[in-house]
Amino acid sequence: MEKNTKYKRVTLNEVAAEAGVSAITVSRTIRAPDMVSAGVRKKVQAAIELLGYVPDQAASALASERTNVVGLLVPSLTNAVFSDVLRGVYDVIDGSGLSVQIGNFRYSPSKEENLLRTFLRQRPAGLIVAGIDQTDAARTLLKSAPCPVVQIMDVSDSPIDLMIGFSHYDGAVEGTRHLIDAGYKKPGFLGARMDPRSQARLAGFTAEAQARGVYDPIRVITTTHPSSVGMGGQLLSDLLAQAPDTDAVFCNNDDLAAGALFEAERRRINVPNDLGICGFNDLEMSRHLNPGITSVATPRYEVGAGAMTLLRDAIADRAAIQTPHIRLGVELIKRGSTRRGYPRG
Amino acid sequence: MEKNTKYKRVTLNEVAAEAGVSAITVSRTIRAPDMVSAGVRKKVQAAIELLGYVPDQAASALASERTNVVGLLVPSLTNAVFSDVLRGVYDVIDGSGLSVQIGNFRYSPSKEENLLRTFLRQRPAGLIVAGIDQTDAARTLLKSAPCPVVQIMDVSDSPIDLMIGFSHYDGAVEGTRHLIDAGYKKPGFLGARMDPRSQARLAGFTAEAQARGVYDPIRVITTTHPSSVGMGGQLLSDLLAQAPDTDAVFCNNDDLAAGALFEAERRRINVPNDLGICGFNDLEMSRHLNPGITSVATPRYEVGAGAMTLLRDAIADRAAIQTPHIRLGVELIKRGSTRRGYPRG
DNA sequence: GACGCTAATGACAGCGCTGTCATCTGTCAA
DNA sequence: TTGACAGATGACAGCGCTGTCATTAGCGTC
Repeated sequence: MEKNTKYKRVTLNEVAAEAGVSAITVSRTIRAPDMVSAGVRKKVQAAIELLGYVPDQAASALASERTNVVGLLVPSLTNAVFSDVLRGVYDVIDGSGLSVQIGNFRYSPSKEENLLRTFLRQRPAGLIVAGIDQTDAARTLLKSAPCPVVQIMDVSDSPIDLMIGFSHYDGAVEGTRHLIDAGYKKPGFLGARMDPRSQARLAGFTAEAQARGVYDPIRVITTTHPSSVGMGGQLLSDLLAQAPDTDAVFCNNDDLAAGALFEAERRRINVPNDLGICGFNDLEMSRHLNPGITSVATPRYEVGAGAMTLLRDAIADRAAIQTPHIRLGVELIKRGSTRRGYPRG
Repeated sequence: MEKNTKYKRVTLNEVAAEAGVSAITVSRTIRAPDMVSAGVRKKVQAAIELLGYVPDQAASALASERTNVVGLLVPSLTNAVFSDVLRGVYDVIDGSGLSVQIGNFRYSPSKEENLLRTFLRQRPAGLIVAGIDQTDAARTLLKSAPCPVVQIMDVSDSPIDLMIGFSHYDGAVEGTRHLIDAGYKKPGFLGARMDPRSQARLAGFTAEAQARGVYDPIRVITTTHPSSVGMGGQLLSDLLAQAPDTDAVFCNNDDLAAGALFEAERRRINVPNDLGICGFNDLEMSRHLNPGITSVATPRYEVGAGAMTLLRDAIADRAAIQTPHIRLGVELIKRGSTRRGYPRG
């Protein structure tokens, strides 16, 4: 089990010699089996098997000027949101011959830029990037990228190339409207991380609350720390400390919402009667809590699957793409946490 | 913004011409700046900047026989467990010049094998694979891989190369022991997915319950469906339907445990007095529930960080690795869900 | 029976970089 | 002044594959 020692790679030429054909024929047998005769194909395949030939991707990429690697740039991997996106991506990519390389830029624009450069070094077949808020440098890199680029998870008027996402602003407006329509008079906002998409949700909350005359900045509690269940409890505590008469919270995401629910539970605050809670994303857990958490369901899986479909098609023929920019809808899922007058549980 | 059109790549030679030096000097300026004089370095860097030169990874890999890509094979990305591992991996890799490529084999051994082949094509600098239960073919591929290999998340007597993990069996034994020591007489087991590591946990539960004389197979409820909070509730329902006198559950993971807790809540079953619940993994959420869920904390971040450290060192010098096989401990975190006699909340 | 045609195969160059060795320059000690 | 030497730079080949031809064989047609 000697590792790291010089490893003799089996080359195309060796396979060719073994099979008694030329190297190019072996190459063709692998890439376009239809172009070689059945007899030769069989011989070559046997030789490949026998020698345990593994094609060299670097050489292939160098000679053909392309790879089958799709770069995927996301700000987080720890986040349930992006795992759903990934699931969609993987479902579509399966069997397409493409493979994904994930870059995790951890909400750092400079890291995003660096990762982008790293990806670009690798002649990617395509690129999927989260968000629409790339730095100018990153935008420039992407604009001149030698491959299709899909921006995901958000919508904008100035896409770099392809785009699929939904409006965080609209989702927040819808959730906030629901809280107000349900009779809550003093809604607050709990937000963590506050990346650009969180900011958009806050803007949506603010706009709707203002339009309905129930906006009060004292009820907006945000932190740049990451989201978590614990943080949800903390933020609710902070909010109640400075505005005890708050009767509802729109939470930036379901983790915060769950944390807020648990904190309310500990404080013996009745949800939904004394405190309404609305989350964002509609994670699996939310429907199973007591009460279930009302949440703005986002099409995360669809974004992932759609992005990969878009990319796959664009790699085949960019010009054939009919709808390069897709705006998906969000859906408010009403549950017990905002259903006033119903007993808890 | 023409995509997919022929893209003119800036080459080393063009940069060299611009800077008035030879190609190899440009190459050295990038890879080993110390070897070129300050004046030349400045000129070259300016030329790189001016032309927007991006090195070609494929050419570099072909010429140097190596890449800086580390392959990471995990069975799931949706799983909070693996996101913690990833966090550890990324923390160590940062600034090491290496980059990660993730393969998600979705608990499918055949997919794992295929991904492995895909990775191997790319001359990876190293490989991290989850689990110890590779197929024979995969094991063979890994054994002869031209790079260090780290198996993670489990321990075994026959490592392929490097290894870092913990014992799922021991963890389950500890959790089960705690339940019995806390006075529960009729403990059950809830398990979903039932991948090899889940099987090990079940084995630990079974062994300990048998040793203490409280084992009853009727209280073991498993499914091959994926784990989720909802599934936890479902499995508890199933368990109580066929063994209503069950007074505790050891759950395969914290999602199931949370689901069981919520289901108990709906059924007005008092946790911990009438039902003790112990989870596995100790996810962030568990400490914030009411009551908090007792759980076997697993060093997921440490596994990721440790694996990457091991790999980084092995890439530098495999022979210098002092402890190629690391067994980490797990820790039982006792919380309200098994603390009998304490009021709920 | 020579011609044109398609299918099958091969020869060759070169993708962009790096390993290796050669060359050149300037410095210092004898 | 000379030789030895280290530091800086360059020339060259070749990594393993694929694109682009060229070549050959096989076959039907008039």
